[in-house]
Parts: sequence; C-alpha cells; structure tokens
Amino acid sequence: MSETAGARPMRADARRNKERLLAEARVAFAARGTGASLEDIAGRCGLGIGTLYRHFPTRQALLEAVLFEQFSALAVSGRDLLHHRSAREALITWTRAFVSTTTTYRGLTATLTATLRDRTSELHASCEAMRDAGAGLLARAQRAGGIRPDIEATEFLTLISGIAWAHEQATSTDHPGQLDRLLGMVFDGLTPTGNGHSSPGKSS
Amino acid sequence: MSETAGARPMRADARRNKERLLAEARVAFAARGTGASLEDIAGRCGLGIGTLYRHFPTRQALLEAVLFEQFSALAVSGRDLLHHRSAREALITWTRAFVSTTTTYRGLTATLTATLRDRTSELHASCEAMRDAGAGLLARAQRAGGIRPDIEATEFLTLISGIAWAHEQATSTDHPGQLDRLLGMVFDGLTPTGNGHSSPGKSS
DNA sequence: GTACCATACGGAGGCAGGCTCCGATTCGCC
DNA sequence: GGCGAATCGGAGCCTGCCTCCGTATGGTAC
Repeated sequence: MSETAGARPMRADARRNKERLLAEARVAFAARGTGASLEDIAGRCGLGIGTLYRHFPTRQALLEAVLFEQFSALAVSGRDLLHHRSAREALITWTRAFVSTTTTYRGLTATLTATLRDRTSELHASCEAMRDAGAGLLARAQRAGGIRPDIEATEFLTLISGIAWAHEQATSTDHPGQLDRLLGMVFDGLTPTGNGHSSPGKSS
Repeated sequence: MSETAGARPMRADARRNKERLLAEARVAFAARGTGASLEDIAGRCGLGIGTLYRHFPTRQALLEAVLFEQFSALAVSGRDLLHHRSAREALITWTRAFVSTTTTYRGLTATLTATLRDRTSELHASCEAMRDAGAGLLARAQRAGGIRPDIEATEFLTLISGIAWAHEQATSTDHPGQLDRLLGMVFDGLTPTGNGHSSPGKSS
C-alpha cells in the first residue's frame, strides 16, 4: 500500500514522516472522529500541512490508510466464518464485528456508506471486499435456511449500517447492552420462520 | 412561535424579512441538507448575515422554526392514532410518517438524535413532544400484544432512527420500495410471537 | 408633517479548517 | 563533497461560522 512498485524507493525521511502521520491520524480519528482537523494531525507530528497533503492527497486517502487493515481483517474473518458450523451464527458474529469496527471512529458509518457508492474513492476497494465477505455469509445463511431468503446483500448492509449508526449516536449515553439487544431484534426480523403479523403494507 | 406575547409587535420590515428567511431556509435545507450555508440563505433573501442572526441566533433556532410544524404534526398524528383500531398498525403508520419526515432534509436524523440528548437546544421541546407521541403508540401496541414487551421507547426510537438514517443515505440510489421492506423486517423483529431462533447471545 | 429614537439592518472582521503552490531544505547517489 | 531530485513548510486563498457596532428606517407622538 505504500510506494508504487517499480518506482524508486521513498526517501528515508519521507517514509518516517508518513509513518508518524499515520500513527497520529489513528489517534486523532479515534478521539475526534473522521472529521478531525488535518492541520492538527500534521501539527502533532511537528510537520507542516503541506507534508501531510503530499503523502495523503485527500482526507479519504488518509482514512483509507488508517482503515485498510481493519477492513481487510473484516473481509478475512468473513471468509473464515464461511466454515463455521452454524451459518446463522457466523453471520451474526461477523455483523457484530462489523458494527464494532465501524463505530471505532465516530462518523465512520457515514463515510462507509458514502464510499460504497463512490467508486472513485481510494477506500472503495477495501469497502467492497468487506461488503462481499458479508454478502457471502448472508447467502450461506440464507441457503441454510437461517435467514429469510428475500433480503439482498445491499439491503442487509444498509440495515446493519443503520444499526451501527444508531449505536454510534447513542454510545455510552444509553444502556450498555443496547447493541446486543438491537441486533437481537433485527435478527429476529430476519428469521424466516412464520410470524403472526404481516409486514406493513405498501405505502397508502 | 413569533413575537413574545406582551412585548411590542415586530416592526413590519422585520416581520417581512423573517418570513423571507424562513421560506428561503426551507428551500435550502431541503436542497442542501441541514448543513446548508446560512450566509447563502441570507444572501438569497438579499439580506445581510447579521439580519439572519438577529432573527435566528443559532442554526438550531432556524431549524426549529422550519421544523416546528412538521414535528408538531407528528406529535398530533401520534395522539390521533391512539384511537386507531389496530394498535400495531397505528405504530407502523406513525413510524412511516416519522421516517418520511426525518428524511425530508438530509442530515435531519443526526440533528434529531443529537437534539434529543441536548436539553438546551431550541428544538428540544418539539422533538420530545414527538418522541412522546411515539412512545404512547408503542406502549399501546405492547399492551395490545402486537409488539414485544421488552423494547423500551428510547430503544425503539434509536432503532427507527437508524432505519431512517440508512434510508436517508440510500435515497434514490437504491431500490424504491426499500424503506417498506426495511420497516417490514424491523417490525417482524418486534413481533412478540415465537421465532425459531434465539437472539444472538451476549458478546463472547 | 416632522422629529425623534427604538428597532432593525449590513457587512467588516476575527476565527477555524480545507487545500494549493512554490521557495527553502535535505537526502543520498556519484 | 557536491549536486539534483525529493521532500518539506507554511503563506495564502477559500468557505463558512458568528459577533459587533455604526448606519438606516419605521412608526409614533406631538
């Protein structure tokens, strides 16, 4: 993810600075959300804002660098969970990991959904890989009969992103077990077995 | 909602300008979200930014003025729906209206949840009235056995705010019937009758 | 009808943060 | 050690928020 292959390697000072910026960005995004001031990040490294922009031409690029491992990890864990004995449990486990990752940095949920729609973003590829991992788990759970067959991957991601967002808003303000309870209800709604009531009709 | 009772009435020019600002704000918030530039709104009225701030000392105050009727309408409709024959249907109907209102202006969902937590905000009262209307409908549906008894009003609002947010993000990008489908699934999850699966266990 | 002043207006200006551009500096190869 | 490419730094321009105060004007009292 650093230097373009084939090109001459980065100068030592540049490499050093890039690492420092990355480390500082991780801290700043966690503490102040994805909207943290970039000038502040550069300042904390003792570097000028120009240097930050040289290494990361956009906020998205910096975010991408910071989130790359986490999104990849989610993609990998998604593929691993494909071998879990219970397809439904696997999906639930992954979902919890998803929510937990996306709520690490305040504002990430919004960035994520925006990024999935913007194929020009530097973050797009990682997001997509992660989403596909989730889609695989969903499909398997549906084939196994653990999840209703009429929900689509994109829709599922939209739904759990909404939950993640809601959780992000309420963080620490409300009851601690809230996330588990919310996810529990959502998954109850995703269960294929009959329920006494019909879903709300088409809009009147 | 305008001039303080007892005080001398507003000067005619001031009243005129306030109306113009309000009208322009409605347009701007709808077009560019709740973060629309206030200088721009004033400019479109041919007024200085100082004039806008004189009438609406904060962005919240302006939003409050714009949203007051809509939130009140939601509160009123909530109270009316208390007499609907089906408690569950009433809640679903209200929820749909809630989502539809909060997605009128991009960013409103976020503003709303923030406002419910900030009792100093000018918008707080209207938000609370609306929330209480929803809570009443929820309680009734629970008593009637249409909704699981173990969800609490705040939690319910968090949940549907998440859906509203997700819908707001996806607006017009994704499939048109999506909102109904999402709400349908959520309400299936809120149904008290048995479901074959247990909710996800406590975090490992 | 005019004079007065409370009320209202306008926008300059200070602040913050994003991003660009280019002269100054430094690395590291020869 | 010297030179040129690579890198750095921050001034500067932009947008937007909000405050403050000198200027203008509506409307009332006479």
